[in-house]
Amino acid sequence: MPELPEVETVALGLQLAVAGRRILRVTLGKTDFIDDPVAVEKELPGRTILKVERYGKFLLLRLSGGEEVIPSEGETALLVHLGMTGLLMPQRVSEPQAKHTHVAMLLDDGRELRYVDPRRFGRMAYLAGETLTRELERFGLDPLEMGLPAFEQRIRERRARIKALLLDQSVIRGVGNIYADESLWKAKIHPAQLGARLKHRQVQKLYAVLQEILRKAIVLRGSSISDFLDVAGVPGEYQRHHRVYGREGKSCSRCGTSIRRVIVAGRSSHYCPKCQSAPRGWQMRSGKKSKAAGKSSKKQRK
DNA sequence: CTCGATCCCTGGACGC
DNA sequence: TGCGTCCAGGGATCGA
Repeated sequence: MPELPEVETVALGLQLAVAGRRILRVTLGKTDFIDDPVAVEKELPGRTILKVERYGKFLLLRLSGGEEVIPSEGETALLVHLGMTGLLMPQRVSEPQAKHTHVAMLLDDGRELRYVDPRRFGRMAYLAGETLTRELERFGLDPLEMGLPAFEQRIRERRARIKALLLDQSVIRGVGNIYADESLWKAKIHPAQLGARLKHRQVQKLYAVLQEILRKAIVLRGSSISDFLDVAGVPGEYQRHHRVYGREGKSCSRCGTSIRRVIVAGRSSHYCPKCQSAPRGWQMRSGKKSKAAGKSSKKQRK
């Protein structure tokens, strides 16, 4: 699942592989994940990919002006979110297209930049000028660029659970389920703790381990659980270092206690019940939920 | 404001 | 082997 480290890996790879290349033609498959498919098809050809950046969990392909120079269009970019199963990779045109290839951008060196996404949980949009600026303003700060004071302020100014805050892209941009769980385990904070209730020391610790974990994951080119591959088709290696994510029932590497998985803020959350003590009232709530409520609600769904 | 529920989508796991 | 069913999960959206 592409989160900050995975997207950073792809952005770096694309920067090396396709920056400076001109897009000659765009071929679309299924388009329900594209904001405005016609704009993507018509606006991209003729533009050069100037730079590839990561913006939260988005890839930002900065583009040059088109053939007809429109002074008012301002900065232009292709925004790509990989969703759960999105892959973006340059391949030779002669290479057969993978199943679920929905966008193929023919480049001026004979390769194609292909977007493959079986589940189409991703998003793609061609944006220019004010529209682009407004889109980027919706997101919070980058966890690797923000300082501790900004982090602490954002964690405290809302009353949500820390897990929800870490996942909320308007609070911090780029953190997803894997790195939220891993960071909370390392900082010994229960995912259901209210952000505003954390002690200064805990926030400080969380800030430090979040950066540490994200940086290490970037070095290892991200986590590949089932689908993620970099631009060369190589999986990441950080999944080997996961301490809680996907380790339900296995033992905590710090204390040996069995790792648990519960739903917090609507997301499955992995944690060590001994190292990460639950806030008051949480035990009862989660107990009730996982039994009666969980079953009946599932049955009603058709 | 925060929460849960629902939907989007497909492949893989599982039960029979 | 081949069905059917459940589930994963980021994000948008809606109602409580």
